Amino acid sequence: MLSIGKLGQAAGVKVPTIRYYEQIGLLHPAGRSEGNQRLYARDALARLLFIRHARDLGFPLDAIRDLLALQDDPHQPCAAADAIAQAQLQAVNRRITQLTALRCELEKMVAQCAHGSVGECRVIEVLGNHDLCVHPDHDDGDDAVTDHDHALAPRS
Amino acid sequence: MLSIGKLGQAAGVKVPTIRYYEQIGLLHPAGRSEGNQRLYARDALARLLFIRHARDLGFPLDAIRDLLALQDDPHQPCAAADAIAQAQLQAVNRRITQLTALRCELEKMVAQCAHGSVGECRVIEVLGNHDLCVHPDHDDGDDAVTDHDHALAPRS
DNA sequence: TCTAATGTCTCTAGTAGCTATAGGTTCAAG
DNA sequence: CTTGAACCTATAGCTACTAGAGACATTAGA
Repeated sequence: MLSIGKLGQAAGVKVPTIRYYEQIGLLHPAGRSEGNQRLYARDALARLLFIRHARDLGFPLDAIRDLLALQDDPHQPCAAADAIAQAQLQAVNRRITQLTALRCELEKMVAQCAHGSVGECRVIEVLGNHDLCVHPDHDDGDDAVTDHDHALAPRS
Repeated sequence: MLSIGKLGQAAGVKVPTIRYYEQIGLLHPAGRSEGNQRLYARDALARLLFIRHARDLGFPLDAIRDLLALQDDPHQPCAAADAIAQAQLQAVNRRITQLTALRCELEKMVAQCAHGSVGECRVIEVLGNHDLCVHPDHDDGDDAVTDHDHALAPRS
């Protein structure tokens, strides 16, 4: 039996995150010690490692929830799991495509900066005038699938 | 003078987003009509387009705040703007590197799926057993710079 | 055995960048 | 003059956690 701290160490997951996973139903509620502290068996570690690995691969928690349900019932056909993984792969591919375009524009911007004053700065200028940048045709289509990225994401 | 709706249309930004930008101080508070509705002049449109373009390039709002301050004072040296753009470029590059690694792993996973039952599914198996995947050495170093991505992000 | 340090408990609020909703007011067209 | 759209404020929600407060449990050392 592991304490929550040991479990977290073993899986490389922070303690509050484990409690969070329990709260949203990804982990089964743990048994408790006499003093009301959580105690975990080996299968909880396996489940947590599964979640952690899936998170490392970028799967959203909802997808992980589905994958765990599949894992719990090994007689179901594999197609659902395959579909989830493929969707994730496509999301990653879309994201890479987007980011590559961004990189291209950013590189141009930075390269043209003459390091003078802001008044003649190419960076500021390009940002202010959309026409100055070589932007591929900008479709506002809504093919959003798994795009809750923020910091590096153009709005869908 | 533009209403908030017209401004949004002109800039390709939703109305609540404009109010949000005002709230967090990215846009100056707009003048009001007799009936207390916001009215915008041309310079507000320019500012909003600037923000929108920077967002499209993935700049976080804090960085945009700094860029706007620089734009407001054209006599400052350009170095600060250049630094912000370069930081963004590096963040994008890091992200692409990460995602490319993820893509590789996901592709392998999907390719190995034999479309049988979950019990023998390679996808589920690989997720459950970290050793089965060809993961490059996993350093827990903290080089987080702009990583508030969620859906597709491995935790830093 | 006592004590101090660490670990754990619950609960709440905060992060980014919006989006959605509710309940009310104003504006412009017919 | 009426209707419907656009607008107002304020609040809550989204992802996936993280941080903090204040109280209780456990454990290692003296």
